[in-house]
Amino acid sequence: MYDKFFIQQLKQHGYKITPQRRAIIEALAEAPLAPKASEIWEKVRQKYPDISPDTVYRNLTLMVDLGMVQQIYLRSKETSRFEVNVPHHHHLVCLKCGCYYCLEGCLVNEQNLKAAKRRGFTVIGHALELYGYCMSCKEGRKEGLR
Amino acid sequence: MYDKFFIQQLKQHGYKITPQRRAIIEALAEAPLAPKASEIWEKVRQKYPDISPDTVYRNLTLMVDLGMVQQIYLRSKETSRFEVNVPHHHHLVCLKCGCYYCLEGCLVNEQNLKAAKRRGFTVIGHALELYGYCMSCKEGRKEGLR
DNA sequence: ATCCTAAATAAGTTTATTCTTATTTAAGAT
DNA sequence: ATCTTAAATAAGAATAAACTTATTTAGGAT
Repeated sequence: MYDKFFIQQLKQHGYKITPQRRAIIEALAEAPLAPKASEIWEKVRQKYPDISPDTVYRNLTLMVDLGMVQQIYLRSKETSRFEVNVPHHHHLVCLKCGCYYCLEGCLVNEQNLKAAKRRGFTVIGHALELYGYCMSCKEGRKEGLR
Repeated sequence: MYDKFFIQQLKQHGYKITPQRRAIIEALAEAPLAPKASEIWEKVRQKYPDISPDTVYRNLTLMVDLGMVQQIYLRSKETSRFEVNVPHHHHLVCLKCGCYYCLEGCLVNEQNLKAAKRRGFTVIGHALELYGYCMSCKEGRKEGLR
């Protein structure tokens, strides 16, 4: 369980531990692979019916910014999804149906991290999405785009 | 001028050439580096006061999907920006102020393109964003996140 | 235990973007 | 030139996400 690790991380960065935050972290732990924000919200509402969606969004974004959670941008096809407890990696996203596949490893090379450093830019995370067409969408490609 | 190239590309893919599309392409050509959708809309409205924002979004997205235009996702800090007529590259995006820097070249390696192929996935584009803090935002990092 | 204060929250508003539907139109065929 | 039809559009509704502000609260200090 990474619940404790998450709490510790937040504390370490000076953030307060609220019941809502605990619940969100718990929901992430129980959730299926890569839930949507709305799914987290639904789950948390079972315990805290009055929690606002804003609180869910705010905390998910915070955890993404802290590198504890990975956000998958699925373009406009689908709302973002959030991954926890998986090694850092990237995704293939289908432009037609919005489905995605996980890629192994990470494509960011040293050169660019150095370039960032030279500019005085501190990199704390990154995201790469490859866009294209999955097998089942390939035939109808042109129709798909429209 | 890449106006003609854009028109040709759209025709080649079977899309119709409407006055609105011409105007959007023209606006992109005249626009400053990496305009926002709203800026394109404003420019196009000078000629077509009745054009809907939807038409602008729809066509920008289409051109991104066709690889003619690059979209820069600036997270929630800022709305997306659109680049044309520049070699393919990636960006550094500041989590605090939303500013960005262009990186040289492209970080996608052969391995992953092959992995995509093996899955029957056709890659037609990709985007990589590195997230972190620019020089001037670095000090106030913790405050910035909140 | 109480107090203090910055941070977190809920509620409601706002915004950017997308979707739905009825209407219009580009462009190929006649 | 006219006809045809799928595609594109405008308008308005819907949605996800973020912002604003007043209230509450976590957690450190007393």
